Amino acid sequence: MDRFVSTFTNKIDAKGRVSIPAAFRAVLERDGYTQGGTGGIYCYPSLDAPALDAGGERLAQKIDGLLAGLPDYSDERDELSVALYGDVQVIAIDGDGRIVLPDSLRSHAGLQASVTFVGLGDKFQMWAPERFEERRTKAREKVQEHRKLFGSGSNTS
Amino acid sequence: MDRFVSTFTNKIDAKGRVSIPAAFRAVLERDGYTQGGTGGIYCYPSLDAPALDAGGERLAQKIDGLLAGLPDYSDERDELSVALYGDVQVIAIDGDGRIVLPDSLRSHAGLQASVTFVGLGDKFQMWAPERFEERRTKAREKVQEHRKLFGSGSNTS
DNA sequence: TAACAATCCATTGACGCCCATAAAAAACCA
DNA sequence: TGGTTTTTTATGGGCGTCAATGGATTGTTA
Repeated sequence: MDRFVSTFTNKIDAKGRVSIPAAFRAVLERDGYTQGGTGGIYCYPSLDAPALDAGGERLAQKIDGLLAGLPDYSDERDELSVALYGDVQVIAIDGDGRIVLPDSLRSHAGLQASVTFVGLGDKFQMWAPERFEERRTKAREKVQEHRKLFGSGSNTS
Repeated sequence: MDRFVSTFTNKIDAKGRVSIPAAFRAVLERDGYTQGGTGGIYCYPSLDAPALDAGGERLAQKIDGLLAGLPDYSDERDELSVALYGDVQVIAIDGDGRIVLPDSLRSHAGLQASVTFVGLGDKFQMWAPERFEERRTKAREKVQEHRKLFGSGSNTS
């Protein structure tokens, strides 16, 4: 499996460290991340939520892909570059699979004592558990709207 | 046979484990699940009942299929991703065909001592036996009502 | 040298994995 | 058909491994 799935909640310790769920680390390594290498995970504030988006090489390449279509030095590309790359941080993973989130990112997501990791396929999000619970409630309502797509199309063909 | 059918009730042991009915495991394997592989079953709270929905690859692909049509990094995709993935847990099956349900899922379905597995074609549900019995009773009553409507007037007793 | 950051080490609890037993189902045979 | 053997399931428990977490130690920089 090479996608981020499931949700996990881990604690932030006194030094601001938090373990990345082992399942997610496995995905990152399959994606090209090498422990102890110079790289790290790409992390930035979610555009539309009080959370953080993060991922590995595949995520970075997808962002690059969006820019690739635009001509160099166009205004559009510059703007999009800033929007996409501007707030991105590369965060190293220590030998025990933990990261330390910069204050700027922590405050955007309101992270205090613990972090809920939410797998979203080719990236994952980090939420304050309480806020994620709120969002989850809203999300359920959203799914209800799309429910017909779930329930009716259950053909085995 | 490649669909989930029938109902079975199994016990939750002291370690929180519960056996998946053999008939359901057979369906999962036919669906692509490989014992000992990295995968597992996909499980999330039922939208309209105090129960859990679960299934294999086919169910997962259905979810992915909904997202495939949306452009990357659009707001719409992000929202729907959270809605669809947010509650989903991937649960591993051990060598003996058992799973361990996380507390969050157990509490949603009110699972305590045992679990009733209900086949629903391309997915199955997990119920607390008492609650499922309630629902089944209500279903019977509904059928009775319909009968009255149909056969009104022909009361022979 | 104080403050901070990065690395290393230790504990504990959860989870995966293995085996044993018992009950049920299926297959087999008289 | 009835009874017996064999296989499959469900369930309980033991044990080793690994992940998560906390703390200590070393290194770095102002």
